[in-house]
Amino acid sequence: MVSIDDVARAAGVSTATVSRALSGRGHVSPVTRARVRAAAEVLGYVVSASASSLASGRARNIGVLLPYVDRWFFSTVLSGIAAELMRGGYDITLYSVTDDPDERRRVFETFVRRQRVDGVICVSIALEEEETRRLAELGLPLVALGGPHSGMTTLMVDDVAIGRLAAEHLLSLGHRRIAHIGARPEFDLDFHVPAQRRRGFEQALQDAGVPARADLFEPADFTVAGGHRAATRLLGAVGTGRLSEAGRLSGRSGTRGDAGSGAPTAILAASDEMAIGALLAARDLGLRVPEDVSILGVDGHELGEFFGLTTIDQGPRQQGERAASAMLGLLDPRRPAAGGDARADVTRRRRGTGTLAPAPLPFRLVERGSTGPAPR
Amino acid sequence: MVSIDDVARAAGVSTATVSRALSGRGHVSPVTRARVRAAAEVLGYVVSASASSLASGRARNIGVLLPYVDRWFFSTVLSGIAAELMRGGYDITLYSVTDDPDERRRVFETFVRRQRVDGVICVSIALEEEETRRLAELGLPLVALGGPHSGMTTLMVDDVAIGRLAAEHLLSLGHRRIAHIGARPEFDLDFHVPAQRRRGFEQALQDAGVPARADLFEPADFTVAGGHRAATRLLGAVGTGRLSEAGRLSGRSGTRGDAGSGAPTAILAASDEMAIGALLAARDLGLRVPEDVSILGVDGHELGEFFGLTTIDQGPRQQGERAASAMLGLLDPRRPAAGGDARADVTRRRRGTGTLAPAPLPFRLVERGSTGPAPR
DNA sequence: CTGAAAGCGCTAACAT
DNA sequence: ATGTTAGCGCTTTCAG
Repeated sequence: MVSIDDVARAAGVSTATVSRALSGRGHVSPVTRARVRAAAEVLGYVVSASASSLASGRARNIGVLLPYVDRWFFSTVLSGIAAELMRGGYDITLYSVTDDPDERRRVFETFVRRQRVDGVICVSIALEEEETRRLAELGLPLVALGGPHSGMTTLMVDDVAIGRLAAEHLLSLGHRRIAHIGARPEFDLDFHVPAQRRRGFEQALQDAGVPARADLFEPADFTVAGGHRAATRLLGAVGTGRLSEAGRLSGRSGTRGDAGSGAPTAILAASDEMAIGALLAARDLGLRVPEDVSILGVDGHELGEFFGLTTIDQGPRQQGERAASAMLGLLDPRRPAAGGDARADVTRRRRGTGTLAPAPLPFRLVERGSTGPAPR
Repeated sequence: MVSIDDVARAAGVSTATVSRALSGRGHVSPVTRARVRAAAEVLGYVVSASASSLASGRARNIGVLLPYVDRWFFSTVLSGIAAELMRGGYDITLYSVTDDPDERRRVFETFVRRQRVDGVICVSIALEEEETRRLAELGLPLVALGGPHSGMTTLMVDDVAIGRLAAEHLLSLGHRRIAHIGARPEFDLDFHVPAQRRRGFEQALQDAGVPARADLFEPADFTVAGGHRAATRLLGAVGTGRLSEAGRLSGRSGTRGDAGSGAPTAILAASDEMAIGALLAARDLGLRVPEDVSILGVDGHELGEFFGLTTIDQGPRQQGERAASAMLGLLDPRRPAAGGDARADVTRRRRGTGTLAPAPLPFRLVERGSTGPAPR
C-alpha cells in the first residue's frame, strides 16, 4: 500500500505538505499542489481512512440507523440518503435497528460508539431515553427523520395535516360516507403515524360537519393483502385476502349518496399498499373506481402510478436527501445550500445545541383517477 | 472518550493485556480477563475503530457494492447481507454503483481503497476489467453475488436452469403455446440474466418437441406496468399500461388448446413484477387465471403471495445471507459453518487464490394457483 | 501470562 | 508556504 511518505518523496516535499495539498486544509502553493497531486495520481495513493480518522477525528462516514432495509419506504429513503451523502464525499455505514432488545443494545452500546462515524441519521426509529442519551453522549451531529425526538435535528412530516388534506380532498368531491383503513394497534408504532393521519382525517370530517362513523374504520397491517381484506369488509362482503375471481356483486345494499348510513362512497387508506389492496377489492366486488367508490392512498409508492391511484405523496426519496443534506449542513455549517435546496426549510438554529429546527416536510396530493365525485 | 489506558489503569494491568483480554487474541489468565472486562464494562469502554484498524489492519467492516438500494430484489438481498454480517460482528458500508462512469471511478479508485473495509461483496455488478483489477489489488476477500466473475468467490443462480424448470412446469401441465415476457435489450444487463432464463426456457421447449415461436416472445422492462402491456399484447389486445375497466372481451380468437398457432395458454414472465402485470392484464381482458391462461413468474416477490402467483423463488434474502456467510468464511477460515449452513455449498477451495468455488444457488417452484392444466 | 515499547499512517500544532 | 514533530489509540512483537 502506497503511503503518504511515498508521495512526499516522489513529490520532493514533506508529508505535511502532501496532507495539506490533498486535503485542502492549510495553504499550499499552486505549483506544489499540482506536483503533489500528480505524484499521488501516478502512485495511486489514497489516504488511509483509519489513519486519517485517528489523527484528525474525522471519519467521513455517517451511520444510518433504520428499522428495515427491505421495505419500500425505508429502502427508498435510504437511496436518497446514500445519493446525497455520496455527493458530499461521505461513506455510509448501515445499522439495522429492529426491536430485538439485544440487537439494539449492541448497536447503541458498541457499534455506534466505535468512533467510526461523524454523525448519525435515525430513520423512523422511536428511541428510548437510554438510547437517546447514548447517542447524545457521542457528541456528534444527529439527524432524525420522523419524530418527535428531543435534542436532535428532526425532520418530520405533519401526518395530521396529511390526514386532513386527504379528508378535504374527498369532502370536496362530495363524499360524506368516507371509510378509513388505518393501523391495527400493533402497527401503530414509531410515533403513531397512522394514528395521527386518522386524527387529521377525523378532524377534517368534523370541521365539515360530517360525523366520523366508527363502523367505517377498519384496522389493517399496511400490506396489500390487509388493505384488500379491510376494503372487502367495508364494501360489504367477506374478504379472503387473496385476489379472487369470485364475488361480482350485482347490486349494493344501502342508499348510495346518502349522508348518514350505508356503504362508504370513498375509502382513505393510510398507506398506498393498503390502498392498492382496496382498489383490487373494489374490482373484485364489481365496483367501478372511482364511479362507485373513490380510493385514496398515502405515501407515493411507485406502484401507485400503474394502478392509477390518487395519493398524498410524501416523497420518501426526497426525505432521505433532506436528512442527508441536513447532516452535511451540521457537519459543515458553511456548506452552501444543496442543489435541491434541502436547507431552505431550516428556519432557525437553536442556540448552542448544534441542532436545527427545520420546517415540516412537504407532501402533496397527486390525482391519478382513483378518486372522483361522489355518486350522485 | 474513555481509552484503553483508562481501562488498563482501572484494572491494574498494561494496555497490552487489556487489548488481549478484550480481543481474545493471545493468552490472558481468566482472572485477569474478568477484571479487565469488568473495568471496561464499568467505564463503558469501546475500542476505537480507527485506532484498532490502523494498528491491526482489520476494520471489522465489509463494503457492499450494489446497483440500487431501492429496488425490491436488491434491498432484500441487502437485508440478508446485513443480518448475517451483523451477526458476525461486522459493520457494513454501502456503496451504490450505478453505471455513471464518474461515480464508478470514485467508488473503485477511492472509496473502496481507503482501507476501511476487510472485504467487498459485489451484488449483481458486472465489473469491467479495470474494476476487477482494482478490487483484486486490494488483496482482500471478495465475494460476488451474480456472475460470472474472474478471481473471486462467486455465488450464482443457474438462470438457464430456472428458465428450463419454468418451461417444464408449464409443459407438464399440458401447455404447448407458451409465451415469454423477457427483457428489452437495454434491460438485459448484468450478466444477461433475462437472456439466460429465456435460453433455458427455449431449450426445454425444444427438448419437448415444441418449437419456440418468435411471436410469443414479448420484451418488457421488468415493471408491473411493462408486464401488463406485454401480456395485453400477447393475449390479443392493445394495452394501455394502466389498470382499466375496459376490454372485457367476450370471446377469444384462435383455437385454444392447439399445438401450433393461436393465443398462448400460458405466459412465463422473467420476473414476478411483470408476472403480476400479466395477471392483471388477463383479468382486464376477462380471462380467468389459470383456467384460460396460466401465468408463471420468477423471483419470489413478496406480492406474489397476495396475487396467488406461482413462481420460481430464488430466495434473494437467503442469497444475501449466503454471500455474507461466504465472506465471513473467507475472513476466518476456521469459522464454523453458520446456522443456516451457508457454507455447505462451498465445495472446494481453489489453491492459493483464497477463492471459493461454491455450488450454484438454489431455487424452487412455488405453486400458488396461477398455473393450471392447459385448457382442454 | 504479562509488560514495555515500537510502530500503524496520518494530521496539526509549532517553527521557520 | 513548507518542514518538523508530537501524538491519535490501539496492536503486536519481543522480553521476561
